[in-house]
Amino acid sequence: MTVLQLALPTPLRRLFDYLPPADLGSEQLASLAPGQRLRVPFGRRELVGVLVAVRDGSDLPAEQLKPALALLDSAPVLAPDILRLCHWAADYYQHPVGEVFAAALPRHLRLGKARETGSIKAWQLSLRGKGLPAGALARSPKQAQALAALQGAAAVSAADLQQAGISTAVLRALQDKGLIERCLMAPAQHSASARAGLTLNEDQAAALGNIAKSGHGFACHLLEGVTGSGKTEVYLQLIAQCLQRARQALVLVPEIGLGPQTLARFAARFDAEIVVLHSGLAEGQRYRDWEAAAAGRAQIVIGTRSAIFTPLARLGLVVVDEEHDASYKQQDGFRYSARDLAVKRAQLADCPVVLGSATPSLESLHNALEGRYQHHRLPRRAGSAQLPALQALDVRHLPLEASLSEPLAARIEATLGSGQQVLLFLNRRGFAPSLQCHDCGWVAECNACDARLTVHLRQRRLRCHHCEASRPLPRACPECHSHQLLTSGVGTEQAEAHLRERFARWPVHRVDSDSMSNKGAMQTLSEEVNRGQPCILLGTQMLTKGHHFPGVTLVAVLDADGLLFSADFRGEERMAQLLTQVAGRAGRADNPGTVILQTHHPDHPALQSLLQLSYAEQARQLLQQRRELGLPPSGHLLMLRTDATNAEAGEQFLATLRQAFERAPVAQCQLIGPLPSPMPRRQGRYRSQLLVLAQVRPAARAAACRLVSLAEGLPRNSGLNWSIDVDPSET
DNA sequence: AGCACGCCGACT
DNA sequence: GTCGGCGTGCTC
Repeated sequence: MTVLQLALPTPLRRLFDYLPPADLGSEQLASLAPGQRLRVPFGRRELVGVLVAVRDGSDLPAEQLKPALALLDSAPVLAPDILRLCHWAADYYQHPVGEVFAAALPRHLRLGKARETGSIKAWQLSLRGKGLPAGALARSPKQAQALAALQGAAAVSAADLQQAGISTAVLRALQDKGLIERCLMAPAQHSASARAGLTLNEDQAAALGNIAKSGHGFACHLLEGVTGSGKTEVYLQLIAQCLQRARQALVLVPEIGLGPQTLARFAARFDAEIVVLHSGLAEGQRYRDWEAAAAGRAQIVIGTRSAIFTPLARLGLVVVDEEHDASYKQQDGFRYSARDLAVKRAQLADCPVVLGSATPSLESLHNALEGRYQHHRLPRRAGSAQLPALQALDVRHLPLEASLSEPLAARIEATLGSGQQVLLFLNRRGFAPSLQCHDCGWVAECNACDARLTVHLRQRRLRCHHCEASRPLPRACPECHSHQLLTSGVGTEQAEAHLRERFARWPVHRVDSDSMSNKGAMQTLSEEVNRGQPCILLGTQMLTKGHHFPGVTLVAVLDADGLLFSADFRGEERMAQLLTQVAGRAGRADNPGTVILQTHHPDHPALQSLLQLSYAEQARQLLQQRRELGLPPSGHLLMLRTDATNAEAGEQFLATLRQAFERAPVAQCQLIGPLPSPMPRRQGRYRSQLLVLAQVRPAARAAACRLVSLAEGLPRNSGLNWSIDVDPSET
């Protein structure tokens, strides 16, 4: 008895057995292969599943098996390497395999729609036509000629047939006899070529040479290049080599990292089909691009996190740009790291992978130092420009206006006056992060989160930055009716207003998710700024990604203290990365610029390291600390999270889980918690967490498996959800 | 996760 | 008398 084992998009961590669809021919049955989709009945609904295996029988009695409703594909939609990547990810992240497959498929295919591998109108032989002997239809030479043409290929485009002098009338006659049928065929594949690259400097040439030298098989490379050192040129030349071998390249970029100018640079360099996959794309376009990649037609695929699952028929190179970027880690549902999956993907495809960053994650640096990754450095900026110098500006006792001290204001004025540009970093959007009553002390808080509401003055609203909550700005205190409502703290909106007043002669551009909500706004602004007129750029993290502003010679971090005190053990690593990236936005060969950090804690050790050490040196110091504490990347973390409508349910669940775990503990594992999450209540739900720190990878894996199976067996109080996060990025 | 069944409160 | 609240149980 043939049984089909399917992965279904449900949170249930198991596979489901079905009988083949009743109408399936024996030929189709024999050609079933993992990766094909089937529509199946599931309880009272229908689902689209992915075939995982064809087996001889089932563990279940035959009468409990239902037949599948329909086979949706004649060939697998997911190639063997993607299937293996999905299985590996499901196991590593302990996530239900059916949901992993669902994440790997474009929506179109997830919903069970038919594949559209082609878009060009064509003709092919029908099943009856294929059974026809050679030399048939001798009495109608035109039809015989058409038939012969179609016998020579899987399909021939209508245009080509017309060119060969075969009229539509002839084709229609053959169609009426049931010998041929209309179909769609894939566009022809064009060969790719690259224009000559830039001349490489010594470091770039060495990195390129060493990466190339290690061959076309699997190898992992960390390309550590300071901002402006020309990492992109190295990627481009590696991609050129990859295309030359007629292979495809997959390039991952952070969520908002791909400036249109990066894309323009790719397009200008390569005469090739380049496809860009990101969340902003219309579904139809996204699906067509996916097919072009799968067919091997798209030579270069550029995409964000989820693009790591794009099938590529001839994958020859994987690049992960800005590999330290947090957006590679999915933060809900299937919590995978696209950077880590990129390494696995390259291993499965037996091709090289290049992780590039000016500020590599400690994880990648650790792997490089341990010899698992090859390490290549680009320590110099192109044109041998210096990196900007960092200075702390002690603002204690100095009057601050909208976070701006007078000495900084003077520097800004001087910089603008000499025709140069200024970049100010303030990692807080809105007018002010809090609103308080001066008479009774009332503070505006979110009803659904443990968070203060941010004042947005222009919209005249209070908004929560952790949920959708928003309400009108009150005119009086709701507690004591006083009109003495004061804001505290400074956000970009307020800083912008002050800067416009103070530096009225120069334009001020605010860059945050409020001001840059329409697409293309950032691109327009970037072009405007890079015309070079003196101006002030003021923005949040958004300003630290992708765009480079050579006209900027003064960078200031208005509130460095805000970065200094973080509860997360990765806080210092993040701060170093962020500030190094901010600093890297500025300067050019003839003027590297200055970076000023306004602080109330000029002697803070983290700030001191930042001022005295390069990122590379600081990272090595941080690695040493992590090693001593047994924290990642030396140790391995797992996190079990709960969220519940009830305040105690989560911690109770995790405490029971911990007890069960400790009845037969996994060696070399330390449990921490259960504890409330850093922000216990968010969007009306109470969240708590149980942390596991394992000294070695196998212990982490064993603990993850056991915790998941224990958690699945535990009774779940109503309104409680739990999930596991392997290698959490935030604790 | 869905989507049923299953028993207890305020309404046409 | 019913519509509907969410408890809990199952999905090959």
